[in-house]
Amino acid sequence: MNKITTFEEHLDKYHGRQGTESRAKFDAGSLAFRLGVMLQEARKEAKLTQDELAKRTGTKKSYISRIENGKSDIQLSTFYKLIEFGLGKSLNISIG
Amino acid sequence: MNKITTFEEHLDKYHGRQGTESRAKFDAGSLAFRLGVMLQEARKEAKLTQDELAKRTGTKKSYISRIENGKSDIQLSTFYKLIEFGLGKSLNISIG
DNA sequence: TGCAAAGTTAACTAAAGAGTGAACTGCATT
DNA sequence: AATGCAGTTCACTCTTTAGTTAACTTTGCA
Repeated sequence: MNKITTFEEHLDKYHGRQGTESRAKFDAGSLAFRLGVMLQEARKEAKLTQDELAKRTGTKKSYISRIENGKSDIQLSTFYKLIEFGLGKSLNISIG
Repeated sequence: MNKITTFEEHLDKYHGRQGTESRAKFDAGSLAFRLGVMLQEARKEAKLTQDELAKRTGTKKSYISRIENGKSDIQLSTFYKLIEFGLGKSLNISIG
């Protein structure tokens, strides 16, 4: 179904980039937004509501909504918790 | 030189894991530590000192040290800034 | 050995995330 | 129309990161 799950694909989708030449200029707000979209896609793929994901990770649906809409920067541990504990998926991070 | 750069490799290196069966039990402290090691490896590969990385990203070497040693959880934007702006490398995040 | 560079730790402040409850919107379905 | 479900937004508190200074330790080398 051609689902978008990687950082690079999001860069292309939301900024129309090609290649890597101008990566450095993206700001934190844009970063939070892209990660939020990634989370939302993964949640929908897991067929969970925001409320279900919230309950699984010990938080509230209002907070999940905020993250998915990129309303705030988030801790790495928070993102990790939502993906791994909440969705049962794995968060892959690497430096290239 | 067999450098470790991915999350999964760190899980194996520091926790002796094989496969993915027990990923969920790792806590935030452990996560911060592993990310810190990844950052340090990437920084050394870029042949930069903590002080140089700090200056490039508008912070202090004391803060870089704290992150590399996993002393605190960090924002995704902070990690991104250090990797992309500071080291000129790319931070890859995906959900598997 | 002694010096300088590199790295660590503690203490502090300001800013922001994490967590929460409540009210609100939009959308189906009956 | 009315009910219920999913999601959003606001307001608020509490906790923590980000940023900084200064002092200390470790490392590498002349």
